[in-house]
Amino acid sequence: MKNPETLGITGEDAEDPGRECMALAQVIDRIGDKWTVMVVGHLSSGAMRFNAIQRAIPGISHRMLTLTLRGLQRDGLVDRRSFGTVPPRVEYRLTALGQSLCAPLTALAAWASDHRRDVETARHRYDAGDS
Amino acid sequence: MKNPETLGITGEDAEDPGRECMALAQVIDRIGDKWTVMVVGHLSSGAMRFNAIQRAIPGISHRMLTLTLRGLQRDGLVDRRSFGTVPPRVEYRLTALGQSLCAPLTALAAWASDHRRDVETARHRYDAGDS
DNA sequence: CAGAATCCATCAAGATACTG
DNA sequence: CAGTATCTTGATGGATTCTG
Repeated sequence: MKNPETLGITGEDAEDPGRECMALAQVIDRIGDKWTVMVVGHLSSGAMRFNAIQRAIPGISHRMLTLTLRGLQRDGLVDRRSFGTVPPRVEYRLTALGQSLCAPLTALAAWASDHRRDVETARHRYDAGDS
Repeated sequence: MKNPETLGITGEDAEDPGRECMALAQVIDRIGDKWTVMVVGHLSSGAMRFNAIQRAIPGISHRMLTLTLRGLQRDGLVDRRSFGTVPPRVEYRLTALGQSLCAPLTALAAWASDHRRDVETARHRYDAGDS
């Protein structure tokens, strides 16, 4: 007798709430880190070169950008296009699959900006020791 | 001249794509781990006791469940209700804020199940060395 | 049952330097 | 410019033990 507002996360019968959770957990494990979502976010407005991305994302190290892009590329979310020039020129862009991920991510970003305050105040109250 | 499909992640003018990305990155940093999303997912169908949650989530350690719940509680997403009985009985449930997070998470879960195959095949192709 | 505390292995990520 | 390789450290998470 779950209330209708409990969200469809539990699937059709709510007999196995873990089902959808597992699927979600899998995605989160791959795209659920700071750098990955930031890279996807920036690429959502068009193709970018390696150093352009790095400049756009404050604090990301050379190495982490490489690894993040590699992971996204592996999962088919990002397409790497290398022009055979010298000095090298490599562009990264979202694939169709990558673009399709932007919609849910945008929803999450919207939630973030809508509730940022709520979370902050909750945290302050918690930290204030108000059990 | 971004194409309209590039998603609103960039905000109104696309002048600062990093803006929304930062917000998203912040949320991801807090809820973007396996255990957190699984706990939220399970609590979305109602209140649960500590051990019930642990049983529901295969592989989570006692310790990690504690930490995860503590974090969610701190952020105001989960409400901890302790009955003063002995042996102790503690129930966790989503707050209104926590419930509001379920919608975007569900969207992500939907994307996950829709594109799980695509990601897997992309990965196999990548691992096959097909540059 | 719920949870705090300690210990410990592992891994992720930064810094740095080198290559094509 | 784009990418690789190596090193080192600090955080993370698991196992275990103890308490109210």
